[in-house]
Amino acid sequence: MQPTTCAECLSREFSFCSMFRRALEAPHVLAPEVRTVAARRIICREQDVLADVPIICSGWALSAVMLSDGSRQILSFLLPGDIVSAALLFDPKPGCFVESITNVTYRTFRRAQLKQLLFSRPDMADRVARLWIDEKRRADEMIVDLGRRPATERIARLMLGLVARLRHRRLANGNEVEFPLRQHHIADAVGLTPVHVSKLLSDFRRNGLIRLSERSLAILDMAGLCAVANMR
Amino acid sequence: MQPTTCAECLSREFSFCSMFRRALEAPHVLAPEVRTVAARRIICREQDVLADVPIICSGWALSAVMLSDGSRQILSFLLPGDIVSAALLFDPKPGCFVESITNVTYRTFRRAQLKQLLFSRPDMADRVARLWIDEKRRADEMIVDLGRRPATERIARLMLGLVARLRHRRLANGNEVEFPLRQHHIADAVGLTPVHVSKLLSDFRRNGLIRLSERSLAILDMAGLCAVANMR
DNA sequence: CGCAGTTTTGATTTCTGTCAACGTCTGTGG
DNA sequence: CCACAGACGTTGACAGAAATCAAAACTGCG
Repeated sequence: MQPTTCAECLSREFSFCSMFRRALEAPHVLAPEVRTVAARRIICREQDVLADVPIICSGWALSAVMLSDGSRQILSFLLPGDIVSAALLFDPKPGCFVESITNVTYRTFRRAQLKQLLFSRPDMADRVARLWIDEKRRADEMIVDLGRRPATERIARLMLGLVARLRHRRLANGNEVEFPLRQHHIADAVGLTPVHVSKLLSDFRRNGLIRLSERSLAILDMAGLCAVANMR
Repeated sequence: MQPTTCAECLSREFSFCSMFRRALEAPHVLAPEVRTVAARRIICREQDVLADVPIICSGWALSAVMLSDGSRQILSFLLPGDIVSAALLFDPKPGCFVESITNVTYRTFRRAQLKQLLFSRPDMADRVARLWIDEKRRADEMIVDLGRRPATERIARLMLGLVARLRHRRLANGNEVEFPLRQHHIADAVGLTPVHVSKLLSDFRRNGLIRLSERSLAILDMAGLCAVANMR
Protein backbone atom coordinates (compact mmCIF):
# COMPACT_ATOMS: atom_id res chain seq x y z
CA MET A 1 0.00 0.00 0.00
CA GLN A 2 2.87 2.34 0.72
CA PRO A 3 4.98 3.25 -2.29
CA THR A 4 8.44 1.72 -2.26
CA THR A 5 10.05 4.07 -4.75
CA CYS A 6 9.71 7.77 -5.37
CA ALA A 7 8.44 7.01 -8.85
CA GLU A 8 5.29 5.50 -7.29
CA CYS A 9 4.83 8.13 -4.62
CA LEU A 10 1.87 10.49 -4.79
CA SER A 11 3.77 13.24 -3.01
CA ARG A 12 6.04 13.46 -6.01
CA GLU A 13 3.36 15.62 -7.61
CA PHE A 14 3.08 18.06 -4.75
CA SER A 15 5.05 20.09 -2.28
CA PHE A 16 8.79 19.75 -2.11
CA CYS A 17 9.24 16.64 -4.17
CA SER A 18 7.52 18.12 -7.21
CA MET A 19 10.64 20.15 -7.89
CA PHE A 20 12.55 16.98 -8.59
CA ARG A 21 9.83 15.04 -10.28
CA ARG A 22 11.91 14.16 -13.29
CA ALA A 23 14.92 13.13 -11.27
CA LEU A 24 12.79 11.09 -8.89
CA GLU A 25 11.20 9.13 -11.68
CA ALA A 26 14.66 7.97 -12.73
CA PRO A 27 15.68 6.48 -9.40
CA HIS A 28 19.35 6.09 -10.23
CA VAL A 29 19.79 9.87 -10.41
CA LEU A 30 19.26 10.74 -6.77
CA ALA A 31 19.12 7.33 -5.09
CA PRO A 32 18.09 8.58 -1.65
CA GLU A 33 18.47 6.35 1.35
CA VAL A 34 15.19 5.24 2.94
CA ARG A 35 14.77 5.21 6.69
CA THR A 36 11.93 4.15 8.94
CA VAL A 37 11.31 5.16 12.54
CA ALA A 38 8.58 4.24 14.99
CA ALA A 39 6.27 6.81 16.57
CA ARG A 40 7.72 9.16 19.17
CA ARG A 41 11.33 8.79 18.03
CA ILE A 42 13.84 11.55 17.62
CA ILE A 43 14.84 12.04 13.99
CA CYS A 44 17.40 14.73 14.61
CA ARG A 45 18.48 17.06 17.40
CA GLU A 46 18.96 20.79 17.47
CA GLN A 47 22.75 20.68 17.50
CA ASP A 48 23.13 17.90 14.94
CA VAL A 49 25.05 18.41 11.74
CA LEU A 50 23.23 16.65 8.96
CA ALA A 51 25.17 15.44 5.96
CA ASP A 52 21.89 14.63 4.23
CA VAL A 53 18.58 16.36 3.72
CA PRO A 54 15.58 14.42 5.06
CA ILE A 55 12.23 14.46 3.29
CA ILE A 56 9.16 12.91 4.90
CA CYS A 57 7.65 10.15 2.77
CA SER A 58 4.89 8.85 5.01
CA GLY A 59 3.54 9.60 8.46
CA TRP A 60 3.54 12.74 10.56
CA ALA A 61 6.48 14.38 12.30
CA LEU A 62 7.12 17.65 14.08
CA SER A 63 9.91 20.16 14.35
CA ALA A 64 10.28 21.98 17.65
CA VAL A 65 12.54 23.91 19.95
CA MET A 66 13.18 22.72 23.51
CA LEU A 67 13.42 25.16 26.37
CA SER A 68 15.51 24.92 29.46
CA ASP A 69 12.46 24.43 31.70
CA GLY A 70 11.51 21.29 29.79
CA SER A 71 8.69 22.82 27.80
CA ARG A 72 8.83 23.01 24.05
CA GLN A 73 7.40 25.00 21.18
CA ILE A 74 6.41 23.14 18.05
CA LEU A 75 7.43 25.10 14.96
CA SER A 76 5.66 22.98 12.39
CA PHE A 77 4.05 19.66 11.68
CA LEU A 78 5.71 17.77 8.87
CA LEU A 79 3.52 15.83 6.46
CA PRO A 80 4.46 13.51 3.59
CA GLY A 81 6.33 15.48 0.96
CA ASP A 82 7.70 18.03 3.41
CA ILE A 83 11.32 18.88 3.76
CA VAL A 84 12.20 19.28 7.43
CA SER A 85 13.29 22.82 6.74
CA ALA A 86 14.29 24.59 3.55
CA ALA A 87 17.35 25.92 5.35
CA LEU A 88 18.79 22.41 5.30
CA LEU A 89 19.43 22.78 1.58
CA PHE A 90 22.23 25.20 2.46
CA ASP A 91 22.99 24.70 6.14
CA PRO A 92 23.69 21.30 7.72
CA LYS A 93 22.47 22.52 11.13
CA PRO A 94 18.72 22.09 11.44
CA GLY A 95 18.39 24.50 14.38
CA CYS A 96 15.40 22.55 15.65
CA PHE A 97 14.78 19.05 16.77
CA VAL A 98 12.57 16.71 14.78
CA GLU A 99 10.46 13.90 16.20
CA SER A 100 8.13 11.38 14.64
CA ILE A 101 4.49 11.48 15.70
CA THR A 102 3.34 8.33 13.90
CA ASN A 103 5.50 5.73 12.28
CA VAL A 104 7.48 7.68 9.72
CA THR A 105 9.45 6.82 6.65
CA TYR A 106 11.71 9.41 5.17
CA ARG A 107 14.37 9.60 2.52
CA THR A 108 17.68 11.35 2.90
CA PHE A 109 19.16 13.11 -0.10
CA ARG A 110 22.77 14.18 -0.44
CA ARG A 111 22.88 17.92 -0.05
CA ALA A 112 25.49 18.37 -2.79
CA GLN A 113 23.38 16.39 -5.23
CA LEU A 114 20.26 18.39 -4.48
CA LYS A 115 22.08 21.68 -4.88
CA GLN A 116 23.60 20.59 -8.14
CA LEU A 117 20.17 19.66 -9.43
CA LEU A 118 18.80 22.90 -8.04
CA PHE A 119 21.15 25.02 -10.07
CA SER A 120 21.20 22.91 -13.19
CA ARG A 121 18.02 24.59 -14.42
CA PRO A 122 17.37 28.30 -14.53
CA ASP A 123 13.82 28.11 -13.15
CA MET A 124 14.97 26.17 -10.11
CA ALA A 125 16.08 29.21 -8.16
CA ASP A 126 12.59 30.61 -8.36
CA ARG A 127 11.08 27.33 -7.22
CA VAL A 128 13.37 27.11 -4.25
CA ALA A 129 12.54 30.72 -3.49
CA ARG A 130 8.85 29.91 -3.62
CA LEU A 131 9.35 27.04 -1.19
CA TRP A 132 11.22 29.34 1.12
CA ILE A 133 8.72 32.16 0.85
CA ASP A 134 5.90 29.79 1.76
CA GLU A 135 7.83 28.49 4.76
CA LYS A 136 8.46 32.03 5.93
CA ARG A 137 4.85 33.02 5.39
CA ARG A 138 3.73 30.12 7.58
CA ALA A 139 6.16 31.21 10.28
CA ASP A 140 4.82 34.77 10.11
CA GLU A 141 1.26 33.54 10.39
CA MET A 142 2.24 31.56 13.44
CA ILE A 143 3.74 34.69 14.98
CA VAL A 144 0.48 36.53 14.41
CA ASP A 145 -1.54 33.65 15.84
CA LEU A 146 0.54 33.38 18.98
CA GLY A 147 0.90 37.10 19.51
CA ARG A 148 -2.57 38.38 18.80
CA ARG A 149 -5.19 35.65 18.63
CA PRO A 150 -7.09 34.07 21.51
CA ALA A 151 -6.75 30.39 22.33
CA THR A 152 -9.87 29.11 20.58
CA GLU A 153 -8.93 30.93 17.41
CA ARG A 154 -5.43 29.44 17.44
CA ILE A 155 -6.72 25.90 17.85
CA ALA A 156 -9.34 26.29 15.14
CA ARG A 157 -6.76 27.71 12.74
CA LEU A 158 -4.35 24.89 13.46
CA MET A 159 -6.93 22.28 12.60
CA LEU A 160 -8.14 24.09 9.49
CA GLY A 161 -4.57 24.60 8.32
CA LEU A 162 -3.71 20.94 8.71
CA VAL A 163 -6.85 19.82 6.91
CA ALA A 164 -6.10 22.23 4.08
CA ARG A 165 -2.55 20.91 3.74
CA LEU A 166 -3.73 17.30 3.74
CA ARG A 167 -6.32 18.03 1.09
CA HIS A 168 -3.87 19.90 -1.07
CA ARG A 169 -1.69 16.82 -1.13
CA ARG A 170 -4.58 14.52 -1.82
CA LEU A 171 -4.12 12.86 1.57
CA ALA A 172 -7.74 13.65 2.38
CA ASN A 173 -10.73 14.75 0.41
CA GLY A 174 -13.76 15.05 2.65
CA ASN A 175 -13.98 16.96 5.90
CA GLU A 176 -12.79 13.93 7.82
CA VAL A 177 -9.08 13.21 8.11
CA GLU A 178 -6.70 10.95 9.98
CA PHE A 179 -5.45 13.01 12.86
CA PRO A 180 -2.69 11.42 14.92
CA LEU A 181 -1.98 14.47 17.10
CA ARG A 182 -2.25 14.16 20.85
CA GLN A 183 -3.62 17.08 22.77
CA HIS A 184 -0.17 17.87 24.05
CA HIS A 185 0.96 18.28 20.43
CA ILE A 186 -1.77 20.83 19.90
CA ALA A 187 -0.83 22.50 23.17
CA ASP A 188 2.84 22.73 22.25
CA ALA A 189 1.97 24.13 18.84
CA VAL A 190 -0.44 26.86 19.94
CA GLY A 191 1.28 27.83 23.18
CA LEU A 192 -1.20 26.41 25.70
CA THR A 193 -1.25 23.66 28.30
CA PRO A 194 -2.75 20.26 27.51
CA VAL A 195 -5.34 20.77 30.22
CA HIS A 196 -6.61 23.93 28.64
CA VAL A 197 -6.63 22.39 25.18
CA SER A 198 -8.80 19.59 26.51
CA LYS A 199 -11.33 22.07 27.85
CA LEU A 200 -11.48 24.08 24.64
CA LEU A 201 -11.82 20.97 22.48
CA SER A 202 -14.72 19.90 24.67
CA ASP A 203 -16.32 23.27 23.94
CA PHE A 204 -15.80 22.69 20.20
CA ARG A 205 -17.50 19.32 20.47
CA ARG A 206 -20.32 20.67 22.62
CA ASN A 207 -20.96 23.32 19.97
CA GLY A 208 -21.10 20.70 17.22
CA LEU A 209 -18.06 22.05 15.39
CA ILE A 210 -15.94 18.91 15.29
CA ARG A 211 -15.80 15.24 16.09
CA LEU A 212 -12.40 14.13 17.34
CA SER A 213 -11.72 10.60 18.49
CA GLU A 214 -9.79 7.50 17.61
CA ARG A 215 -7.09 9.50 15.82
CA SER A 216 -9.64 10.93 13.44
CA LEU A 217 -10.91 14.47 13.03
CA ALA A 218 -14.17 15.39 11.35
CA ILE A 219 -15.15 18.99 10.80
CA LEU A 220 -18.90 18.90 11.28
CA ASP A 221 -19.59 22.61 10.86
CA MET A 222 -17.02 24.11 8.50
CA ALA A 223 -18.61 27.55 8.47
CA GLY A 224 -18.80 27.61 12.23
CA LEU A 225 -15.22 26.54 12.67
CA CYS A 226 -14.04 29.13 10.15
CA ALA A 227 -15.95 31.73 12.11
CA VAL A 228 -14.21 30.69 15.32
CA ALA A 229 -10.91 30.78 13.42
CA ASN A 230 -11.68 34.27 12.14
CA MET A 231 -11.07 33.12 8.57
CA ARG A 232 -12.71 33.66 5.23
CA MET B 1 26.45 63.60 9.07
CA GLN B 2 24.30 61.12 7.21
CA PRO B 3 25.99 59.46 4.24
CA THR B 4 24.66 60.60 0.89
CA THR B 5 25.92 57.70 -1.20
CA CYS B 6 26.20 53.99 -0.52
CA ALA B 7 29.97 54.28 -0.91
CA GLU B 8 30.09 56.37 2.28
CA CYS B 9 27.58 54.32 4.23
CA LEU B 10 28.73 52.29 7.20
CA SER B 11 25.99 49.71 6.72
CA ARG B 12 27.69 48.72 3.49
CA GLU B 13 30.04 46.62 5.61
CA PHE B 14 27.30 44.75 7.43
CA SER B 15 24.01 42.98 7.03
CA PHE B 16 22.32 42.96 3.67
CA CYS B 17 24.33 45.61 1.92
CA SER B 18 27.61 43.80 2.47
CA MET B 19 26.65 41.34 -0.26
CA PHE B 20 26.81 44.12 -2.79
CA ARG B 21 29.73 45.98 -1.35
CA ARG B 22 31.65 46.12 -4.61
CA ALA B 23 28.68 47.17 -6.66
CA LEU B 24 27.66 49.81 -4.13
CA GLU B 25 31.07 51.42 -4.17
CA ALA B 26 30.66 52.01 -7.89
CA PRO B 27 27.38 53.92 -7.71
CA HIS B 28 26.64 53.76 -11.43
CA VAL B 29 26.17 49.98 -11.25
CA LEU B 30 23.03 49.82 -9.13
CA ALA B 31 21.95 53.46 -8.89
CA PRO B 32 19.18 52.97 -6.38
CA GLU B 33 16.58 55.63 -5.88
CA VAL B 34 16.71 57.36 -2.49
CA ARG B 35 13.53 58.10 -0.57
CA THR B 36 12.85 59.84 2.71
CA VAL B 37 9.79 59.56 4.89
CA ALA B 38 8.84 61.17 8.20
CA ALA B 39 8.14 59.18 11.34
CA ARG B 40 4.92 57.19 11.49
CA ARG B 41 4.42 56.96 7.75
CA ILE B 42 3.41 53.92 5.76
CA ILE B 43 6.17 52.69 3.47
CA CYS B 44 4.21 49.89 1.90
CA ARG B 45 1.00 47.98 2.44
CA GLU B 46 0.28 44.31 2.68
CA GLN B 47 -1.35 44.01 -0.74
CA ASP B 48 1.11 46.22 -2.59
CA VAL B 49 3.10 44.94 -5.53
CA LEU B 50 6.58 46.38 -5.32
CA ALA B 51 8.56 46.83 -8.49
CA ASP B 52 11.62 47.68 -6.40
CA VAL B 53 13.28 46.25 -3.32
CA PRO B 54 13.59 48.72 -0.43
CA ILE B 55 16.61 48.72 1.88
CA ILE B 56 16.66 50.85 5.03
CA CYS B 57 19.54 53.33 5.03
CA SER B 58 18.85 55.30 8.22
CA GLY B 59 16.25 55.33 10.95
CA TRP B 60 14.02 52.59 12.33
CA ALA B 61 11.01 50.99 10.68
CA LEU B 62 8.76 48.03 11.40
CA SER B 63 7.04 45.32 9.43
CA ALA B 64 3.72 44.08 10.73
CA VAL B 65 0.46 42.35 9.97
CA MET B 66 -2.85 44.07 10.63
CA LEU B 67 -5.80 42.13 11.99
CA SER B 68 -9.45 42.67 11.31
CA ASP B 69 -10.11 43.90 14.85
CA GLY B 70 -7.64 46.74 14.41
CA SER B 71 -4.81 45.21 16.41
CA ARG B 72 -1.52 44.36 14.81
CA GLN B 73 1.42 42.04 15.26
CA ILE B 74 4.87 43.43 14.57
CA LEU B 75 6.99 40.86 12.74
CA SER B 76 10.31 42.67 12.92
CA PHE B 77 12.00 45.96 13.52
CA LEU B 78 14.02 47.15 10.55
CA LEU B 79 17.35 48.85 11.21
CA PRO B 80 19.78 50.53 8.80
CA GLY B 81 21.12 47.94 6.38
CA ASP B 82 18.03 45.73 6.60
CA ILE B 83 16.05 44.57 3.65
CA VAL B 84 12.34 44.71 4.41
CA SER B 85 12.09 41.02 3.76
CA ALA B 86 14.34 38.63 1.88
CA ALA B 87 11.28 37.30 0.09
CA LEU B 88 11.11 40.58 -1.83
CA LEU B 89 14.11 39.49 -3.86
CA PHE B 90 11.87 36.98 -5.60
CA ASP B 91 8.31 38.03 -4.88
CA PRO B 92 6.97 41.56 -5.44
CA LYS B 93 4.28 41.09 -2.77
CA PRO B 94 5.67 41.97 0.67
CA GLY B 95 2.90 40.19 2.57
CA CYS B 96 3.24 42.64 5.44
CA PHE B 97 2.90 46.33 5.84
CA VAL B 98 5.90 48.50 6.61
CA GLU B 99 5.87 51.72 8.61
CA SER B 100 8.56 54.17 9.65
CA ILE B 101 9.15 54.63 13.36
CA THR B 102 11.61 57.52 13.13
CA ASN B 103 12.44 59.57 10.09
CA VAL B 104 13.65 56.98 7.61
CA THR B 105 15.66 57.09 4.43
CA TYR B 106 15.70 54.04 2.25
CA ARG B 107 16.92 53.11 -1.19
CA THR B 108 14.96 51.12 -3.71
CA PHE B 109 16.83 48.70 -5.93
CA ARG B 110 15.49 47.21 -9.13
CA ARG B 111 14.67 43.60 -8.44
CA ALA B 112 15.94 42.41 -11.80
CA GLN B 113 19.27 44.15 -11.25
CA LEU B 114 19.69 42.63 -7.80
CA LYS B 115 18.89 39.16 -9.05
CA GLN B 116 21.29 39.50 -11.92
CA LEU B 117 24.03 40.55 -9.54
CA LEU B 118 23.03 37.79 -7.16
CA PHE B 119 23.60 35.10 -9.72
CA SER B 120 26.61 36.58 -11.40
CA ARG B 121 28.89 35.08 -8.78
CA PRO B 122 28.83 31.49 -7.59
CA ASP B 123 29.14 32.32 -3.88
CA MET B 124 26.15 34.63 -4.00
CA ALA B 125 23.57 31.88 -3.69
CA ASP B 126 25.08 30.85 -0.39
CA ARG B 127 25.08 34.43 0.86
CA VAL B 128 21.45 34.91 -0.04
CA ALA B 129 20.73 31.61 1.63
CA ARG B 130 22.52 32.78 4.77
CA LEU B 131 20.43 35.96 4.80
CA TRP B 132 17.32 33.90 4.45
CA ILE B 133 18.30 31.38 7.07
CA ASP B 134 18.94 34.16 9.57
CA GLU B 135 15.59 35.73 8.82
CA LYS B 136 13.88 32.41 9.35
CA ARG B 137 15.79 31.74 12.56
CA ARG B 138 14.62 35.08 13.94
CA ALA B 139 11.05 34.22 13.04
CA ASP B 140 11.38 30.87 14.78
CA GLU B 141 12.78 32.49 17.89
CA MET B 142 9.85 34.85 17.89
CA ILE B 143 7.47 31.89 17.73
CA VAL B 144 9.16 30.35 20.74
CA ASP B 145 9.07 33.64 22.64
CA LEU B 146 5.38 34.22 21.98
CA GLY B 147 4.35 30.64 22.50
CA ARG B 148 6.32 29.64 25.56
CA ARG B 149 7.87 32.58 27.39
CA PRO B 150 6.23 34.84 29.97
CA ALA B 151 5.80 38.55 29.37
CA THR B 152 8.86 39.81 31.25
CA GLU B 153 11.09 37.37 29.44
CA ARG B 154 9.74 38.45 26.06
CA ILE B 155 10.34 42.13 26.76
CA ALA B 156 13.84 41.53 28.09
CA ARG B 157 14.72 39.44 25.04
CA LEU B 158 13.38 42.05 22.67
CA MET B 159 15.55 44.73 24.21
CA LEU B 160 18.64 42.54 24.33
CA GLY B 161 18.11 41.45 20.76
CA LEU B 162 17.83 45.01 19.50
CA VAL B 163 20.91 46.11 21.40
CA ALA B 164 22.86 43.19 19.98
CA ARG B 165 21.78 44.03 16.44
CA LEU B 166 22.72 47.69 16.88
CA ARG B 167 26.11 46.79 18.25
CA HIS B 168 26.77 44.30 15.49
CA ARG B 169 26.26 47.09 12.98
CA ARG B 170 28.40 49.54 14.90
CA LEU B 171 25.34 51.69 15.57
CA ALA B 172 26.06 51.43 19.29
CA ASN B 173 28.98 50.32 21.36
CA GLY B 174 28.25 50.76 25.07
CA ASN B 175 25.20 49.48 26.89
CA GLU B 176 23.32 52.67 26.09
CA VAL B 177 21.57 53.04 22.74
CA GLU B 178 19.14 55.32 20.98
CA PHE B 179 15.79 53.68 21.40
CA PRO B 180 12.94 55.30 19.47
CA LEU B 181 10.34 52.63 20.21
CA ARG B 182 7.13 53.66 21.94
CA GLN B 183 5.64 51.29 24.44
CA HIS B 184 2.90 50.38 21.99
CA HIS B 185 5.62 49.19 19.59
CA ILE B 186 6.97 46.91 22.26
CA ALA B 187 3.46 45.74 23.04
CA ASP B 188 2.67 44.95 19.40
CA ALA B 189 5.95 43.07 19.04
CA VAL B 190 5.68 40.87 22.13
CA GLY B 191 1.94 40.31 22.09
CA LEU B 192 0.89 42.39 25.08
CA THR B 193 -1.11 45.54 25.71
CA PRO B 194 0.64 48.91 26.11
CA VAL B 195 -0.73 49.18 29.65
CA HIS B 196 0.86 45.95 30.71
CA VAL B 197 4.14 46.84 29.04
CA SER B 198 4.20 50.05 31.03
CA LYS B 199 3.79 48.13 34.28
CA LEU B 200 6.50 45.63 33.48
CA LEU B 201 8.94 48.31 32.36
CA SER B 202 8.33 50.05 35.67
CA ASP B 203 9.28 46.80 37.39
CA PHE B 204 12.47 46.64 35.32
CA ARG B 205 13.35 50.17 36.38
CA ARG B 206 12.47 49.52 40.01
CA ASN B 207 14.81 46.54 39.97
CA GLY B 208 17.63 48.62 38.53
CA LEU B 209 17.82 46.65 35.29
CA ILE B 210 17.38 49.48 32.81
CA ARG B 211 17.05 53.20 32.36
CA LEU B 212 14.59 54.12 29.63
CA SER B 213 13.70 57.72 28.89
CA GLU B 214 14.07 60.38 26.25
CA ARG B 215 14.26 57.83 23.45
CA SER B 216 17.30 56.26 25.03
CA LEU B 217 17.78 52.85 26.61
CA ALA B 218 20.59 52.02 29.00
CA ILE B 219 21.06 48.51 30.29
CA LEU B 220 22.25 49.09 33.84
CA ASP B 221 22.47 45.46 34.92
CA MET B 222 23.31 43.30 31.93
CA ALA B 223 23.61 40.10 33.93
CA GLY B 224 20.31 40.74 35.65
CA LEU B 225 18.52 41.48 32.40
CA CYS B 226 19.98 38.36 30.77
CA ALA B 227 18.72 36.38 33.74
CA VAL B 228 15.22 37.79 33.28
CA ALA B 229 15.52 37.00 29.58
CA ASN B 230 16.58 33.45 30.35
CA MET B 231 19.64 33.85 28.15
CA ARG B 232 23.29 32.89 28.33
C1' DC C 1 -3.67 -7.86 34.48
C1' DG C 2 -1.06 -3.89 35.21
C1' DC C 3 1.15 0.05 33.60
C1' DA C 4 2.20 4.30 31.31
C1' DG C 5 0.45 7.70 28.66
C1' DT C 6 -3.63 10.31 27.79
C1' DT C 7 -7.95 12.79 28.60
C1' DT C 8 -11.39 14.88 31.47
C1' DT C 9 -13.10 17.69 35.20
C1' DG C 10 -13.24 20.89 39.11
C1' DA C 11 -11.06 24.13 42.42
C1' DT C 12 -7.88 27.59 42.81
C1' DT C 13 -4.14 30.81 41.60
C1' DT C 14 -1.58 33.66 38.52
C1' DC C 15 -1.12 36.38 34.70
C1' DT C 16 -2.69 39.62 31.47
C1' DG C 17 -6.37 42.56 29.60
C1' DT C 18 -9.85 46.18 30.14
C1' DC C 19 -11.45 50.37 31.79
C1' DA C 20 -10.89 54.77 33.57
C1' DA C 21 -8.59 58.67 35.31
C1' DC C 22 -4.86 61.59 35.27
C1' DG C 23 -0.32 63.76 34.13
C1' DT C 24 3.18 64.69 30.72
C1' DC C 25 5.06 65.85 26.56
C1' DT C 26 5.07 67.71 21.83
C1' DG C 27 3.90 70.00 18.02
C1' DT C 28 0.65 73.35 15.99
C1' DG C 29 -1.88 77.27 15.12
C1' DG C 30 -3.66 81.56 16.72
C1' DC D 1 3.89 83.58 23.55
C1' DC D 2 0.07 80.90 24.87
C1' DA D 3 -3.77 77.61 24.30
C1' DC D 4 -4.87 73.48 22.64
C1' DA D 5 -5.21 68.80 20.87
C1' DG D 6 -3.13 64.35 20.38
C1' DA D 7 -0.21 61.02 21.51
C1' DC D 8 2.02 58.91 25.17
C1' DG D 9 2.89 57.03 29.85
C1' DT D 10 1.44 55.80 34.58
C1' DT D 11 -1.50 53.94 38.06
C1' DG D 12 -5.28 51.46 40.37
C1' DA D 13 -9.47 48.65 40.45
C1' DC D 14 -11.46 45.07 38.35
C1' DA D 15 -12.53 41.21 34.87
C1' DG D 16 -11.30 37.52 32.15
C1' DA D 17 -8.15 34.08 30.30
C1' DA D 18 -5.06 30.53 31.00
C1' DA D 19 -2.00 27.97 34.23
C1' DT D 20 -1.58 25.02 38.04
C1' DC D 21 -2.87 21.43 41.07
C1' DA D 22 -5.21 17.36 42.00
C1' DA D 23 -8.02 13.47 41.27
C1' DA D 24 -10.20 10.27 38.52
C1' DA D 25 -11.36 7.85 34.26
C1' DC D 26 -9.95 6.10 29.98
C1' DT D 27 -6.77 3.97 26.30
C1' DG D 28 -3.70 0.97 24.33
C1' DC D 29 -0.39 -2.38 24.97
C1' DG D 30 3.16 -5.74 26.67
